[in-house]
Amino acid sequence: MSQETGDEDDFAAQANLQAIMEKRRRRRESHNAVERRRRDNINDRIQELGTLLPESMTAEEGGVARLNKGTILRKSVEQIRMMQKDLRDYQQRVRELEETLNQLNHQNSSRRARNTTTTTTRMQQHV
Amino acid sequence: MSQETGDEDDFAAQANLQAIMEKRRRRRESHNAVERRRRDNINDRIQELGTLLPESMTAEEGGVARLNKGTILRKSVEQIRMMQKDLRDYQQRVRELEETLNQLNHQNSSRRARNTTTTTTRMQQHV
DNA sequence: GGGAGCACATGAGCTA
DNA sequence: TAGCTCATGTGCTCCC
Repeated sequence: MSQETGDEDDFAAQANLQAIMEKRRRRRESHNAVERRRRDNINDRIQELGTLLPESMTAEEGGVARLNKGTILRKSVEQIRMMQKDLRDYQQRVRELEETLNQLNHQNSSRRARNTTTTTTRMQQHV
Repeated sequence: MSQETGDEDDFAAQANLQAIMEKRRRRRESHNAVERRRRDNINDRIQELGTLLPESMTAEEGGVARLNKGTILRKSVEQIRMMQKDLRDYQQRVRELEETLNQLNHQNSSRRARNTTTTTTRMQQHV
């Protein structure tokens, strides 16, 4: 083997290696960027959840509430559970009131025009 | 300087290095464990939020809903906003119904005993 | 000095 | 193969 051939091989191998490394670097950086966008999205959502928390939850006794990711998520779970219960209670209360109203209207229907709506409330149920 | 002194210094330096490395390794592993616990906690909360989503949100048209962290958090924000609106609507509806009932009771109060409660509903407001 | 929270880069795994 | 999500380890920064 001549020395020249060896050098050529070396050059070729070197160039090949450089190309591979370049490609790898490109892919790595692209991957990093995508991953960062994903992280930012998740963090933004968590932060948004934090802004949706009621005062009663964000206010900690003594001073400023420490709103790290864990507590934001924990309180959000708690809040959703409470709101679900509140919605059920309201729904029940509305049912009772409508029932009473219907009975009253029925009693008065003999000689008096209906003066209130008797429609049954049907609201969204985002529970 | 004697050779013995040099060796002793080497040994001492070596031992010192080992101790430092050991300490560093310990701290690193401890930190890793703590960090893993923190991550697990956050992930568990997100997963819990996922289970609290209503069917209408988890069911995607066409097939299985892809519930990755981002979508869980996005839908949770959406859900909380909807529930807050629903709660306001219910509150308003209850107010209206109670108002109507009070008026009716007043009209009939001349010769008829009150047959319904006139108490005003005051429910929790976890918004 | 040590614990807690966070952002980051990176490799592994899944799906079109 | 390319793109996306995820878990992990690690360094940095506060705060005790």
